[in-house]
Amino acid sequence: MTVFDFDRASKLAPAVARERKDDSPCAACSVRGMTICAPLDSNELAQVSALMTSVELQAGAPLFDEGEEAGNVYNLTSGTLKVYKLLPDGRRQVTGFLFGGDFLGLATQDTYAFSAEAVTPCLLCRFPRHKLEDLMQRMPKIEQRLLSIASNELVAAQEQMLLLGRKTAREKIASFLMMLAKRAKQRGQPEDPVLVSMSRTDIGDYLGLTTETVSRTFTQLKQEGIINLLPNHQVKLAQREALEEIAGGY
Amino acid sequence: MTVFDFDRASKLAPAVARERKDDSPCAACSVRGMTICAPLDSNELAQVSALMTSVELQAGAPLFDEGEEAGNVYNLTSGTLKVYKLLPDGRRQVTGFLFGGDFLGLATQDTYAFSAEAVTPCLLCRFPRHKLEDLMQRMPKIEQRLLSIASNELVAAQEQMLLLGRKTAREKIASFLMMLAKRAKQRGQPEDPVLVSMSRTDIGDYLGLTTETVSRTFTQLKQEGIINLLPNHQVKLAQREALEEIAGGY
DNA sequence: TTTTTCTTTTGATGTGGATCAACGACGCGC
DNA sequence: GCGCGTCGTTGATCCACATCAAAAGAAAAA
Repeated sequence: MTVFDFDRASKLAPAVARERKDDSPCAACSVRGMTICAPLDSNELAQVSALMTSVELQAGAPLFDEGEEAGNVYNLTSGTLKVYKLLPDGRRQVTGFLFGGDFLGLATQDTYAFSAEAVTPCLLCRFPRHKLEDLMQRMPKIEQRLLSIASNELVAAQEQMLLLGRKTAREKIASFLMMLAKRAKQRGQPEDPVLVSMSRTDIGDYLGLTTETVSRTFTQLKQEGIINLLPNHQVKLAQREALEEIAGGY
Repeated sequence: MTVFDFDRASKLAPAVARERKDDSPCAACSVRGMTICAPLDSNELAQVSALMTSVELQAGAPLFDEGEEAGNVYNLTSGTLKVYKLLPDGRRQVTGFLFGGDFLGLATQDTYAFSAEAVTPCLLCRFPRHKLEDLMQRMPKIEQRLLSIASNELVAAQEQMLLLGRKTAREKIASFLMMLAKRAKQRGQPEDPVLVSMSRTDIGDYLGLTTETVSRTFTQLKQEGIINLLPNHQVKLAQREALEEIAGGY
C-alpha cells in the first residue's frame, strides 16, 4: 500500500504545463469522431468547439484534485492519465486509467470525487462545465452520449469491484494485462506487445496490491512462459489464452 | 469467499413471485416523488406510468441474472435488493445493495452486467426498456435524471473501490455501517439503531471478506463498546464518531 | 412443544500477500 | 563517458485474514 510521500508531492511538476487558446475545433476530437462529439453534426460541433480550450500536461503533472471545484470536463486526446482517491493517511486507490479518446470529469456535485494526474505526457480538450450544461439543454444528443459513457463506466467499475474483492494477485495481473490489450485494440493501437506505460506503484494501487507483489507476479508469469517482459515497458502475451483463462473469463 | 452452492440454487424460490397489471400509476413512485419520475409534471408522469407494471419478490428470489437480455428497468419501491457478479468458480462480489427509491437496470449493452436478487421481500415498478427509450427521445428530463443517477452511482462505485482495495476489515465494517445509517436517513428511516437486513455472507461478499471475519469484526467492535448488537438484526451505533473515524473520513 | 435446518459465533491453524531490507538496472544530467 | 536518483527485482520474515472445524443460537417445520 502506497503511503503519501510529502517530499515527492512538493517536487511535482506545476499543475498545468501549457495551455493554448485555439480557434479551430479540437483536431483530435473531430478527427477521431469520438467521445461527446461523436453524435453531432458540423453545426453542433462548431458550437461545442467554441467552448473548448486545449490543455497539455507533462508526465506526473496533476490535472485536478479530489474536492476541488469541478469547473471543467475533459476529453483526453492523447496520452495516459490516472484517476485516484486517497485515504486520510495517504493510502491510494487508482480507480481507473484513461487513454486517448476517453472522457473525464462527470460530476453531479460541484466538486470532483477523485484526483486526476498524467501518467505520460497528455493532450486534452477542456470544456467549462456550466457552459456545456447550457448547451446540453439545447442538444439532448450530448446528454445521450454522456449517459452512454456513464453506463459503460459503471459496468467497468463493477468489473473492477469483482477484481478487487475476489481475485488473487495472479488473477488481478492477468486481468490487468488483458484490459490493457483490449483498450489498446479499441483505439487501433498494437495489442500484442502491450505497452505498460504506468509504474509498478500505479499498477499496485490500481489492483489493491503492493509494488513487490506486482513485480513478483510479473516474474512468475514470465517464468511460466505466459508473458515476456520486453524492453521499453512492453509485455508480450506469449500465451494469450492461458492469460485469459487466469483472468477469470473476463 | 463464497463458492457457488448448486444445491441451494436449485432450492431457490421461483423468479417472479407475483406480478400485477396495474392501471393506476405506481403509488410509491409518485408519492415519494423520487427516482426517474422526480422531474416530471402530471401529464408526463401519466405517460410514464402507462408503461409500468408492478412486481413483487419474496426474500431470496432473483429478479434477473447477469448476461440475461436487459428488457426492463426497475424502480425499487420497498425492500432491500442486492446486485452481484460471479466468477466462473462461484466466487461472488456483491457490487451494491439497493433500498426503497433506488433505480435499477441501467445498461448500454442489451444484457445485464450483473445479477439482482431480493434480500427482503420487495416491491418494484417495472418499465420495458425500449418503450422508456422511446419516451426519453421526447422527454429529455428523464435522460437528465438518469444521467444524474448514473453519476451518483459512479461516485459510490469509486468509493467502494477504495474500500475494497485499500481498507482493513475493521475499516470496511465501520464504513459499511456508516453507509447503512446514511442511506436509512436519506429515505427518512431511523438511522441510529441501524437495521442490517442482509446476512453475514452477503456483507462479506460486499466487503471482500469471509462471513467469519465479518462476524469476528462485529464482535470486536461490540467488545470495544463502539456498537451494540441488538435483537432483530439491529445495530446500535454507541460511539458514532469513533465509528466514523475508523471508517476513514468517508 | 420438539425436531430440523440454517445462520452466526468462536476456536485452532494455515497462507497469500504485506512489510522490511537490500541490491540491481535503467534513465538523466553533467 | 560517469555519478546519481528513481524504479524494479529479489529475499527473509511477519501478520491479517482465510480456511477448517465445531458449537451455539434462531428460525422454520413438524
